[in-house]
Parts: sequence; structure tokens; C-alpha cells
Amino acid sequence: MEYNPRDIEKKWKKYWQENQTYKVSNDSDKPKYYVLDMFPYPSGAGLHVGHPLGYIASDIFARYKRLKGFNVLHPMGYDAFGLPAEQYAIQTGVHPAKSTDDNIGRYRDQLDNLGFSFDWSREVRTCDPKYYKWTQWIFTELFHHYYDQSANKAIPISNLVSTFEKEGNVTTKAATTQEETFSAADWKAFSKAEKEDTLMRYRLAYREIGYVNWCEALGTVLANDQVKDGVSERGGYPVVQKAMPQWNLRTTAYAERLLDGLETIDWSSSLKTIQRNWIGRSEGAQLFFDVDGLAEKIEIYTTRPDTIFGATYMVLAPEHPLVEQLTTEGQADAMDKYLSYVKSRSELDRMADKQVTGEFTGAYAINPFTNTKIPIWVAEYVLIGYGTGAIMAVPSDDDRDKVFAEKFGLEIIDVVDKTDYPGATLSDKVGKMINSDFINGMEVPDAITEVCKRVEAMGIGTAKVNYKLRDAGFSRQRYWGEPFPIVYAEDGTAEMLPLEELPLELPETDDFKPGQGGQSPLSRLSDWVNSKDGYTRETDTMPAVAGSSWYFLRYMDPHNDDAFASQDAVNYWQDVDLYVGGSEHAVAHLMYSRFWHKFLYDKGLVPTQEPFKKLINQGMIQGVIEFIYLLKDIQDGVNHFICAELAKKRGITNFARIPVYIGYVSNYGAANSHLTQEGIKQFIEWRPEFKNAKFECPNGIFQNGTFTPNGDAMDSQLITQSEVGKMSKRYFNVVNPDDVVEEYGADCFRLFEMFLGPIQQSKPWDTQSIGGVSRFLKRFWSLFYNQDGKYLVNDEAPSKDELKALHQTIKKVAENIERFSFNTCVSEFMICVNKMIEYKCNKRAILENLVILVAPFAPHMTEELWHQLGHETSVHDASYPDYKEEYLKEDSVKYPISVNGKKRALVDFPADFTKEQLEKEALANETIIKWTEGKTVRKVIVVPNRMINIVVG
RNA sequence: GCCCUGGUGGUGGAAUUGGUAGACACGCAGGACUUAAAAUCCUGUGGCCUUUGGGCCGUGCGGGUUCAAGUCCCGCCCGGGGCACCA
Repeated sequence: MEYNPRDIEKKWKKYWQENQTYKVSNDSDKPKYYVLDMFPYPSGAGLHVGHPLGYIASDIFARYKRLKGFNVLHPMGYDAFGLPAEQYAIQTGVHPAKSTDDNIGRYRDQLDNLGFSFDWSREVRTCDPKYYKWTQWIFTELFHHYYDQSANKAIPISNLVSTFEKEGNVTTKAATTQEETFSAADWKAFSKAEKEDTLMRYRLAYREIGYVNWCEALGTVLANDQVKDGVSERGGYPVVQKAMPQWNLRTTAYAERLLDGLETIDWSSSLKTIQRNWIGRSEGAQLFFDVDGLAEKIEIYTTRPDTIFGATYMVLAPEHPLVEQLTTEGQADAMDKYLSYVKSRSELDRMADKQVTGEFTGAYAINPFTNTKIPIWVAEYVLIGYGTGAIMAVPSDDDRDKVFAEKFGLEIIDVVDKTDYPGATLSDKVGKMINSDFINGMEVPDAITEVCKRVEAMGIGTAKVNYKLRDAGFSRQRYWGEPFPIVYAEDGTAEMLPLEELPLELPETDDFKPGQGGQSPLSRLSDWVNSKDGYTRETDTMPAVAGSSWYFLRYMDPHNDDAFASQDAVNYWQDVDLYVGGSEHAVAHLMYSRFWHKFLYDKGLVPTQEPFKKLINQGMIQGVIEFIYLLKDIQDGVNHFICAELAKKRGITNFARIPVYIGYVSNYGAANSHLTQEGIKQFIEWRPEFKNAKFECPNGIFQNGTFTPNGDAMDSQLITQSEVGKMSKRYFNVVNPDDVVEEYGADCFRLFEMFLGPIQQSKPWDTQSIGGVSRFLKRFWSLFYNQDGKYLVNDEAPSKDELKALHQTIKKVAENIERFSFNTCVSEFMICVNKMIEYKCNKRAILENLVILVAPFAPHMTEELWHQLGHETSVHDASYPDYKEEYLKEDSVKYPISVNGKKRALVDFPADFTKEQLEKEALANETIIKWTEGKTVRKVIVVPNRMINIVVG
């Protein structure tokens, strides 16, 4: 029998499907293990070879765990709501549901082609009403809860209402934007709308006026990344901030727990760091400065209260509400001028060139500790969105304040002596306090504590923790997303739909363009919007992160219509043991998921605080982009392409780089990648506008269908410029895994992707070495069948060497899988198969085990071989072999013997030699004597089973 | 600027706790089989020197610790990613 991957793979895929080999039960005595992939957004481009990298790794791991006796949950689904489908609908009129469904079909075929062990009976799609019913429900639950900082968890809002009825809001410690206090009597006197407004400031899902990027010309609201330099990325139309009521999630309530939780999970340090930076916790003090001659106080936030004696001026953000009031008559003109200058600067300008700018208000504040008058300035380096939008400036201990003070000639008082800390920078919190009254001589950390105490005693402020993390904007003015399960009463108060009325289904429409004034397309559907007597519906929809924030829980019990998942299912599967996905989701998806999960934990609906115990980021597989050079000067109306090599030689730089479909390029990715005549013809057929163009190569010119060589060149060689970059439709460099599978088989594809290198590393796609992996599979097969198709497997007893090679492989492969080093697993297989070929070993006792070891990597081929070995059940239901130490024992050990750290000899010694014997024999070795002769042996280091080092002097 | 990563042959990469640097594969060179090619198999393959015994150098650069450093410490350089007036 010959190794024919096409037939074998087809055969076993069918078998697995018919036998439901990968169906997983929630009812099992085995320990559970949950392996999850980040589910894909089904884009129109389909899967490229980069997508499966992580899926293959997780599939190998899932299959390995299964062989090790675990009940493994390994599901897959689709993140199916999203903007691309909606944009496609606007362009083509194809309903997003239809295009999404088509794309999913295509994805499914591609995934099936690779032999994954997904339990497809558990598939979820975020756009399925049966699924988003529960996305909507969790949202309503967020609405019905507030975050109680005393209990440190989410509590039903009804509890808060009873507290307000009894005590007002003075006793409650909650995550809220409510600043004014009120008594029980006040509360009772509030109107319904006032009460609702107040509660809104406590809810975990709340509505508030927010700002969106409104583009009048496009008639739509744009996402932040669609706005560049104050204009729309597409078309370059002006974009303004437009106020709109928006739903938000109070993510900030969980900031501390989101930060602390990172300590408990096994994620890469870089990922944790990104999340930590994003949360951006800082400890400091919030305090008030009096204004000279005015009743107003300025509230500031500082992480360095210890430096308050060096606070010689204050700065307000240009948008600060007190700016106008504080500006004196004499400064009014100057201030107006400054504020309009600031307005003229876009976000990008401000980031790009950090000029030191500012203007004096004319007013003075009183430093509460020195009681001196200090000037109040306005400057754009202070941001309204962080802290309180105002700072006390300490030019001696803050770089920005220092630069500012130097430019405007403001006083600088040194307050921290850092002479004991050479190398410490200005921002390091170290040093001894000077010029600082009662804290003089204290170390910085002690001084911070001391000043905080004093601030609180004086009643001018409190110690406070601040976060960079912002609440999550949750409204999108789009069609293709989850509708909010909300109706508004005539007085504008929001009411959540009860569970019985969920899901609130997305209404049908065929017009996906934005509605009036940037509203969602849903706003046009007045029958739907005006739901029942005077109530109107929310027309915005949820963002794509909504559905992906909890999908991993739905897989546990995907068809449950009474709960997002049953408590039995959730308690059995608990959490995700291994999560594999790209690091581009480092912030949004992973932060929201953790937040939702913690909320569900507070409600007692999930048993763990963190959803993803271990997370692996797979690297990106990049593509090679092939460019040809088109000269920008058109002569005689003819486009002129020039070989990249010629351009370089002649120093030509005035060209446009035109990406070419990589299928036309010969030696794709190599230094001499080029277009032959055939390639140029294909290119012209693809881009007919270049039909008459001239293609100039060093060896001739191609034009109008013919190649005119200089000299005797047979074919054109238009060198293309190769560049590593994203694999993307727009660079025409997407490689479809189906094509690779067609040529080499899925098993080979899987093995090859793993063999490329460590899973976390990014690398360009290069099939040059796929032949090595393909050869390995054929060699493996050749242990079972010879070239004439004769079955070779026998029942002879394995030799010592064979057993040793096998058990070494068992040990190494298992260890390598456990540490996600899949590339080295493939190497180990190769080493083992090479040895077995050398030993001419066709013994069942060896091969049977080897088949199981390879099964997670090459599931189809091993299934065939397993059945050829006479088994009736699937190899994927076998048990992983245990390695036995006894087979690995060596009679002798090869010792490198070094003299002064340099290896001089390699000698076999019996494995049971003692240290003394080893030392004696090493010193007696002929080669070693040559190096030690005439010198004194000072020391001999013997590490049993490792090496011997002789120190001479 | 700050934080996180990584830097090893012609190439992808290996070396798990400091203990034989370059496993495994690609590529290349030579050979076998063949009329020939493909496929397959075998041998060699870090650089330099060499009297063919071997020697010297070598993991981005410069120092250090150690009997021993790709691995640990200090100071740089370069690539990738994140954050970026965060008080």
C-alpha cells in the first residue's frame, strides 16, 4: 500500500464524522480539560495559512490531553457580528446575514480540510438570536447592578434603592459618577426621572452623553481608527466631536480586580504588562488648593504629594471649567488667543510635536503647605481626561514641569536630594527630602505617607488611587450587531426588557446606510422603533466585543434556552485551561471577557474569577509582498515598468510600487524573484490597463506581447522587489491552506506549520522546506510498507536500542508538548524514525506506540496505520504510552573532558563509575595528559552524567 | 522617552535547572541507482589555519562573575510589539 494522503484523509474524515469521534459529553468521570481558540471573524477573504497556526497547536494539545485520559472540550464558532459585513452590504446590497452565512460556510470547509478535533455540535455564532439572547441578558443584568466598594462586588441595584430610601447616598461606597450627596428625604422627593438619572450614575451599564466622531460628508459616525489627523481616513472629510447619548459599561469599577487577577493567571509577561499599562494604576493624593481672592478651589491629583513644598505654580488643562473664571481681565485677550491656538491643534499635532506652550491666567493659588501665592497657568500638556485636569507643578521633580518652568521663568525649588542614589532619574521615587519643613530628612516613600496623613488631617484632600482605564463605550450606530434590549418611556427613562421578551431580534431591512444625523440604520424602521404605547426602542447596537466577551461559557452548554449555560455545565467545565490566539486582542477582547466573567462570578453564576487560566499568543505568519516598479513619468503615453535591479543600478527612485499577485512571480520570496514572459503576460491579463506598457529588464524589453532580448537571453527576468509584510487581500499575497493541503495533504501541512519554529514567533510563509516534512511522513510510512507495497510489520521482540529510542521519544515529545514546543516534537519524531530505519525496525511493539505519539500531529495518517495494525477503534481513543526510565539507562556515558574549560577529549566511561573513578580515569587519559603535563592540577570538577573539567595552573 | 520581546551557520531553528553550541530540517557540494531525468538512498557541510595528529576563533558589541556563560550581572547597538504629555 502506498502513502496517499488524499484518499486516506478523505476516508478518515468521513469515519470521524460518522462515528462522532470528537463529540464531547458534559457527563464524564474523566478530569476535564478545556482547550479554546479565539474564534474567527468570518471575513470574505477566507482563511489564509496564518490562521490555522494557533488552531493546529491547540488541536495537537487537545488531542494529546485526550490521549492522556482527559475529557477535552475543544469547540469552535464564529465572531459573526461586525462592520465588514455591513460595509459589504452597503456596497453590494447583500444582507449581512447572508454574506456572513456564506463566509461561515467557506470557513467551515477550510477548517474541516485541516482535520481538527472540534466538537461541531457545540458551534456558536454571535449573530444567532439564540446566542445573543444571552448577550442581551447579561447586559440587562449589568444594568440592574452597581459596584459596591465595601462588599467589593456587584450588588443588585434594588438593594441600593432601599439604602437610598433609608439613608440617602451618604453611607454607600460605590463606583459612581454621582458627586452630590442626598438624604433619604431628598431621595423620596425626587421625581421618577430624577431617581432614574441618579441610579444611572451607579449602574454597571449606564447611559451618558458621550462624544462620537461625526463626519458630516459621509453622514456617518466613525471609529477612532477611521479618523486620521482630524479627517476621515476614507475621503479626508472633516470629522467633529458630536454629543450623543451612549451606553457604557463601568469597567473602571473592576479596575483593581482586573489588575490583581493578572497575578493569578499564566499569561505571557508582555501581555500582562500591556494590560497593566492599560489599567494604569497610580497611587497618590487628591487635594484642593485655594485661589487667592476667590471662593473657588482647584482640585488636583498628584502621585508625589511629598514634593508639595516644591510646587511653585499650577497648571489647568485648556478645557478645564475654571479657566474662564480664573482668567483676569488683563490676561483675557492672551488667554483667548492661546485657547484658540490649542483648538486648532489636532490630537495628532499635539502628539507629533510636543511644543512647550501655555498662558498665565493672571490668578494665584495658595500652596496649602507653604502658604505662598503661586501663579496659575493653562497649558496643553495637562490633559482634561486624566486625574482632575489640573496639577500642582513641581519643576524640580518633574521633567515636563521643569521644561515649562524654564521656558516661562517660573521658580524652581529643589525638594529631593538624590545624591545617595546615583543614576536615579527625576521620576524615580527615591531620595531625601530637603527644603520641606516637617518632612525634611525623610526618605521619599515615608514622606509620601506623611504628607497624605497631613493632607487628610487638614481636611484638604485624601489619599487616592487613580486609573488610566476608562469605562467602555458600548453603543455603535450600526445595523449588524446585537440590538439593545431597551425601551424608553415617554419621559426618556430606560427600561430593560425582561428575560421572557428576549431575544430582541434584529429587525429586517434592506437599507444599511447610516440613518439621519449619524444614527443607526435601525432608526429608519419606525414601526420597530415605536414599539408599544409611547415607548421607543434604542436604535444603536452593541459592539463586536459584546458577543465575544462570554462565548467561551456558551460552548459548555450551547443549546440551553433557559440559561446562558446550566450551572451543572459551568461547574463541570469551570474555565478555559488553555486559550490560544493572537496578541492583537491583548486589550479589548481579553479585558472585556475578564470583566464580564468577574461580574458573573459576583452573581455566583461562574465558579472562577478568571476565565482563561493559561494563554498562548501564536505568532503571525507573514506574507511576502512582491512589487514591480512603475516609473512615474509617462513617456509617449506608455507606462514604463522597470526591473528592481535596474532601478537600483541606475539610482532611479521616481517610481510607484505596484503589488503583483504572487502566483505570477517566479522564485517567489527569493532574492531573485522575478516575472518571466509568462508572468508578465498573466500580469497584463489581470491588469488590462497596462496592456501596452513597456517592461524593461537587464536582459531585454517586453512590450506588446513580445520579448526583445539584448543578446541571447531566452526569457525576461523582471526582478521584483520582495518585502515581508502582512498576508492580506490587498497585497495579493494570500496563501490558501487548501492549496497546500491539495499538494501535500493536511497531515503534512499541520506538521509543517509546527516545524516552522516556536509557536509564539512570527515568521514569513516559506514553503521551501515543506519537502523535508513530506519526506518524513513517507519515511514513517515506509516502516510499515516497502516500496512494493508489502506489509512489513512483525511481532518480533524489540531490541534494547529500539526500546531506548522509542522511550526517549515518548519522554521528549510529552515534555515538549507540555511546554508548547511543537517544533521540537517534530524533530524528535524525525530522529526516532531515522533511527528505526537505520535499525530496520518494523516491529509492532515499537510502531504501535509511535503511531499514538504522532497521532495528535498527523491524525489522518496515524488513524490509517492504526487500523492497518489491526485495531478496530480510533487511534484518538487510545492511551498515551508511558515512558519507562529503565529503557533509557545507559551502560556507558560519553564524558567530555575539559582542561581549563576547553573540551579536549570525549571518552566513554561505565555509567556506574563513581566520581573518584571518573576523576582518576580522566587524569589518566592520554589526550588529557598532553594538556596537563608539566602543570599542577588544582582542581577536578566532576558532574556525573554530564562532564569533567580539570583545572590546571 | 518608557515598558515588554528577541538577536545563534547560507536559511528555518535546537540547546528545559550555567555543564559537549549548531539537534532536526532546508539549501549546497560530492557519490550510488538510471540511457537520462524525477524520485530515493549514502557521504560531507560554522569560519580560519593545518605538517591531516590537530589547532585557533565563534551565539549582536564591550566589560564582569564562575572551574565552566548562548544561558547569570553591568553598560551599549540593532530588529519586532505595546504605551506615549497619565501628573
